[in-house]
Amino acid sequence: MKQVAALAGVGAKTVSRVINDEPRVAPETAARVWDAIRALDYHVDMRAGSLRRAGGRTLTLGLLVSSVDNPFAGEVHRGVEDVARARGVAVLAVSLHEDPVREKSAVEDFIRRRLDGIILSTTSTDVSYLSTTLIRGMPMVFIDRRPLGLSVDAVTSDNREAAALATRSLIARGHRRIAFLGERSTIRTSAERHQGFLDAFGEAGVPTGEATVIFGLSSAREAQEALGALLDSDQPPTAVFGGQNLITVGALHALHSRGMQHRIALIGFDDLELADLLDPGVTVIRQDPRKLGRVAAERMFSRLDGGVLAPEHIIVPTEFIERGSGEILAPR
Amino acid sequence: MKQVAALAGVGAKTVSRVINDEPRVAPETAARVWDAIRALDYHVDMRAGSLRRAGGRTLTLGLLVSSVDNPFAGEVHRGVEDVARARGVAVLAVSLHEDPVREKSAVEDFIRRRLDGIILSTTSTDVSYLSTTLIRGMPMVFIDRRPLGLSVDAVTSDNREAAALATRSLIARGHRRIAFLGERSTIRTSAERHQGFLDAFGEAGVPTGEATVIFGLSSAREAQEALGALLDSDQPPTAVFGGQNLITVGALHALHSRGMQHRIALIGFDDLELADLLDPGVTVIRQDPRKLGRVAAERMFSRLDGGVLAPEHIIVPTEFIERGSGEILAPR
DNA sequence: GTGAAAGCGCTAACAT
DNA sequence: ATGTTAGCGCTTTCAC
Repeated sequence: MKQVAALAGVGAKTVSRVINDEPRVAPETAARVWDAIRALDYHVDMRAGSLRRAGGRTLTLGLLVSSVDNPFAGEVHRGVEDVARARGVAVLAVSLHEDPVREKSAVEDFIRRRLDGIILSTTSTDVSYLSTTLIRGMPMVFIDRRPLGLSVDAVTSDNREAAALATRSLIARGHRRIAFLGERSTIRTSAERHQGFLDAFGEAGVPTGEATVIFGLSSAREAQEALGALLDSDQPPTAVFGGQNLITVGALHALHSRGMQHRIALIGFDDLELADLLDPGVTVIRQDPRKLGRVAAERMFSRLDGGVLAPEHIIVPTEFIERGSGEILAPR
Repeated sequence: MKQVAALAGVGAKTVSRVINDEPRVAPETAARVWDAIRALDYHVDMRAGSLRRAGGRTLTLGLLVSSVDNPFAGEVHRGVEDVARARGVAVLAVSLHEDPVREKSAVEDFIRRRLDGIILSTTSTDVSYLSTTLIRGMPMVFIDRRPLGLSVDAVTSDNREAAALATRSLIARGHRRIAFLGERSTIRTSAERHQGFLDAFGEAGVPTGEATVIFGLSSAREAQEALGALLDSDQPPTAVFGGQNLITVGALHALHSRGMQHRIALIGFDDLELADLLDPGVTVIRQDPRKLGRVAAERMFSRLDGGVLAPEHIIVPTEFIERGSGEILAPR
């Protein structure tokens, strides 16, 4: 910057004014400065700017997701990015792989980088460690999973109701031996979907005794093996509820590899690419992850724009898409 | 930091030493400093550190991909992240949506942020604007697509050979009216795969007159419509080559919606989730995007570690997976 | 309309 | 083993 100033024959402050197009610069001075900038191929150093500037914005948002290669997370990321990009803000995404230790260290890294805010899908049961972060003034918006015991902004799907709706439809088709396949039960969405699953039994006055609930599945392969064992048992389920995208993929593999996809009902949480082309088509509860991301980012910017807002829980509706696999009747 | 120093009764530099655990600090002094750090919930400001420190590393890598919600890009991102994370480096991913203007402005943003290096899948035909970036000393590794006219590191698949192999297998099964569906022909991978497609005809001594080549498809929907029009024409193709993951998805929809999936052969570039569960299974050329990301990141760190390396083109092999759709014979 | 001085929070270089 | 001074590249403040 000093070089640019020297070449243009002005002071450093004038270069700064030109770059940030502040008013009160003579047009011809500005032109000379631009010439020098081009001649020297100069680009401001944002680190220095954000260090000195009041407010100290880094124009960067942190995003914590399960994994950047999970399609659900990819869509969320896209939604956040679309909104952030329009404001010249970049997104630093980090994969947690459902590890609370990584979560904590990622948040600390974000603090050291002085990011403007954090959008996170927490994997921890106890997020109390975040309260100090909040106090430090770093805005946070939770996405997909609402934390327990912290009054904060959250943008989620209507997990419990959607799971209840799907389960109700299975029960109405005569299913009782329904297998619920979920992630760790400490993951909020997993617990809520399970709760919805139970709700449907309760409403219908059907005992849950014949249902099987499996938690702790963290990959398609694990889900495939878990369901495979059930299917090969004496009392295989007549219907399956896939608690999340990867789990449903695993369940599909277990069913298809046994040729059971037309006999055993399946409903999955999250839509899947090509789900409509399988035979039978896969019935799903479709979330709108991109919208979750967009809404969370918008909320974040409302806060950053200085709104003093009470914490809010925003719910993005899901869609129940019947394609065939969920409409298979229980054998009588 | 000053507050921490005051509370611990030491100078600022000592706090700095403790944080960066430099040697020559008395254990008990360090303990006092740590106590103060915890008491004040202090976290260093990386911006200031990287501004002052020799070398000025920001511990951040830039990643330019087609779109963060594309599964291929997600896998690449994951590969880069895995390697970067092990070194405490974060990844700033930006979606280009195949727009050269965005590419240029994203690179400029990366320069302003003083990122340590850029891993990019370029969408531009002319990357000469990057030569000044290189001169500024920002290391770059190209991934997936090798740029023309710039001698740089690149990590790609063996696009041409893989496409030739697949096309050869279609020709051997009697197909002549093969439809090649690709992205814009200015995208390097698209051009290379097309070249491989032509190579196979050449080797076999088969004229390409009956083949149809369509470029410029940029979404599954566009691919579906383009193939749909071909299928509904007088001379529909007997086989289809899907030039990329989204295109293959669109092609599958076009075929299945017409019930033609068992009559018309299909081979896709890129594997798809659930491709093995469709009927027929989808034959694909599987790239290893995560490995592309890992290798590119490793190359990047070799440069950052000070290696003075000649630009290299690293090729990650693909795998031809026959699942049924590609083995359909041409009608005689 | 422009520039000089001070300082953002940290670390390099040199004390001691 | 620790502290002091200077300065990274910018923007704020204030003077002209």
